[in-house]
Amino acid sequence: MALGKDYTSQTCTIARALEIVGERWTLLVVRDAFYGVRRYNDFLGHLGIPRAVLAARLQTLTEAGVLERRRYQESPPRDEYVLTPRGRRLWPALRALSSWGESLSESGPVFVFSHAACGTDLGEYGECPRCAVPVPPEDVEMRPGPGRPADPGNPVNRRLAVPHRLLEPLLTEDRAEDRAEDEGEDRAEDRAAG
Amino acid sequence: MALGKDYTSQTCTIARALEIVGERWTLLVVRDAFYGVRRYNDFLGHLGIPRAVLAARLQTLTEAGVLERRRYQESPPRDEYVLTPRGRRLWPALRALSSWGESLSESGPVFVFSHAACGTDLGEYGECPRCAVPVPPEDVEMRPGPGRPADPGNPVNRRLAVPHRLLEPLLTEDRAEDRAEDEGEDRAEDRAAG
DNA sequence: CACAAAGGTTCATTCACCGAACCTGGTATT
DNA sequence: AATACCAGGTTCGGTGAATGAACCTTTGTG
Repeated sequence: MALGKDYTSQTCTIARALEIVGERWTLLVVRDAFYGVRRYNDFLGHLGIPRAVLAARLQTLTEAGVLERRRYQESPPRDEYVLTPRGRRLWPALRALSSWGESLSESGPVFVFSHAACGTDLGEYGECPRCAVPVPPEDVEMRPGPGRPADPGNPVNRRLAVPHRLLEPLLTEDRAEDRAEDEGEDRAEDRAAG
Repeated sequence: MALGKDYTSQTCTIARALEIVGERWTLLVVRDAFYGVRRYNDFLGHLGIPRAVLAARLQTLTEAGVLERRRYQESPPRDEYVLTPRGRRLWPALRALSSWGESLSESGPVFVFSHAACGTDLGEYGECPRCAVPVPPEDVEMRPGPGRPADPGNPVNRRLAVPHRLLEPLLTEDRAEDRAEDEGEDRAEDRAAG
């Protein structure tokens, strides 16, 4: 942790974890990565983080083996940041923090997460209550919840509002609008059918 | 979060959680509270945190309803800080972070947590693998693990090395030494008998 | 009365965060 | 050929939090 001094006097594994993900913004960057955000400008637009801080966090997380920098087009050369297996193992921690944050407010969850295989909403620990198994992030479906603000605020939020799997890359802007309509209708039918 | 600006642009529940527990040192203070640390000087001695920062964190956590300030003697007036129900609900998040930190190192866990009712070591999510139930912190027993440093370093660490339940107040210094010997023998017998 | 212990507060310094401006390499437009 | 544009950064001055040392207050003890 580059904030002042590090936690060297701490031997505990929580301190070791916080050395990597304990800095300001870092866990929000990782959260966005789970949500499917991969590109510098999308992180920037969604988080409202200073550019220099974002660059520093992405580098730190990459060096720590949480994110991997990957070329997705050659000309012009462009890289994206995706979660490594080590990074994906942070999902339970994020899920637990999210549950706790949810318990603080009355407006309900901003996003709802469900087990893609059976459609059941996840429990507090990221487990599927029906299947009684911990659900890996690849099998988690996210969709907007009741606590979602009326105004998406920024384009990335609008793209996130399209139901999708965790880790699945965010749709491009135009496709997102298409799918937002489609999925809205699908959902309405699902509800009617159930 | 008082570090610079807050995460107001973030509507997500993770951001809401981090507004409270996302500052430097805060989660380590909460962790210590789970371990049984309650007093200013014990936090100070265990964390190596600057006094002013500790005072600020304790106040913030108290105002946020995570800790409760409680008078434990009248003359001289002395207060201790204990986790509220809201604070205790942070256990899954800490457990998940701890598991992740553990997965980063080869030396093994610094502390091992087990389900007091059956003695089984907790799973990654803080659940009991044998009983297949999430274990509330009151029912978690902690003891030193293989990753524990040879030198306790400070008196509080020595007291933490005595196996005990989470949330159970730390023993006073002299009693800790007594129990450390007792428990050491008990453990040796347990091992031999098992 | 001197001294210690618990639980702080005050203070100067350092350092990370902030936001705005600027830079770089490549593509698209006129 | 010149210009604009885009993604993805770096640079920079100003601000505010973290740091560690010193100091303070209240009470109890030798």
